[in-house]
Amino acid sequence: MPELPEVEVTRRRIAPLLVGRRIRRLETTAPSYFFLTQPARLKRRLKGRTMLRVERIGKYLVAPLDDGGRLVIHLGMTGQLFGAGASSLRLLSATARAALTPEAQQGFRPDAHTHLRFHFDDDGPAVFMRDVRKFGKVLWLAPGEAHPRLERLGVDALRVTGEVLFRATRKRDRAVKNLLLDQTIVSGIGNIYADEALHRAKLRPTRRARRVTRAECEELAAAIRSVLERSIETGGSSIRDYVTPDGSDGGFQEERRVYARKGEPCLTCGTAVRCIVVGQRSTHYCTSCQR
DNA sequence: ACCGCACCCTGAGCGC
DNA sequence: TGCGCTCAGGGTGCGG
Repeated sequence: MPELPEVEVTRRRIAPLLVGRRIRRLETTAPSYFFLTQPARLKRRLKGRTMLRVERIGKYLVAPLDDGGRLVIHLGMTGQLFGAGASSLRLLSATARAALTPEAQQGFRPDAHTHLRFHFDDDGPAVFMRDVRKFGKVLWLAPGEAHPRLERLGVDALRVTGEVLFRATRKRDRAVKNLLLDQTIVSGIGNIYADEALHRAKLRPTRRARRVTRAECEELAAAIRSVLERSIETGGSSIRDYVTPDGSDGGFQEERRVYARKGEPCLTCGTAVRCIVVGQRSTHYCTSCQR
């Protein structure tokens, strides 16, 4: 679901609701693989703590705590982080909403998929984390504790350079799109922005990495940075489940050029956008513009 | 090093 | 209406 822009927009909008507020109590759902730190331990570690800031590392949100520990959250495919004031209109599925009375649709009522519920000493709005598919993750790190998932991440996609891509692509036989999705090389790019960046850089997703020239690496890096920055400006892509922390939609889906536009005309040349499978992911590109 | 696959889940959309 | 199927912004771990 969320890639770098969606995680970054979430970070910016949820930070004011989290930072500096002492956590009185954390409620969770039952233990599941969603919890890399078990619920009971998580509750103990967070009770009475205050988040100092909310940072983003790749697609992870990391909040340093006032005791030196860190709370780490990954949104997975369907993760949503939002304040209690958010409208349930977009947070819940259409079927779930249909079961609600009009009054109940106004504010969000935690449901079975609401895995984290932060309550604060100030009695202000609670903060919820909801994840229907539970592909997201939450964990607590002790002061100074490292975590392999974070340690392995490559350069942040907002700061990727042609040089980084050039070095990573040499002698690699894999499709350039697969390389972009590899978080250990560049972190933050997912299926939407890989396709969008490759279209803007006029590169075919299946091109072997080592066949990408130096100049093309520069163009690709620039395309990655600009498409991500533009998406952040517009609030991210709300194509399926993503909503911002206030429950509203992002706007970047209106600016997509290829992703989920199979059969529709390329906005550059009019050729029908083609959809193939690369690395087990649906992949959209223009057979004419992208070589 | 890299590919394909199974797996972790739930829900929407579609054809029949 | 309902069933069965496919698909989905994520990532890990395995065998080959």
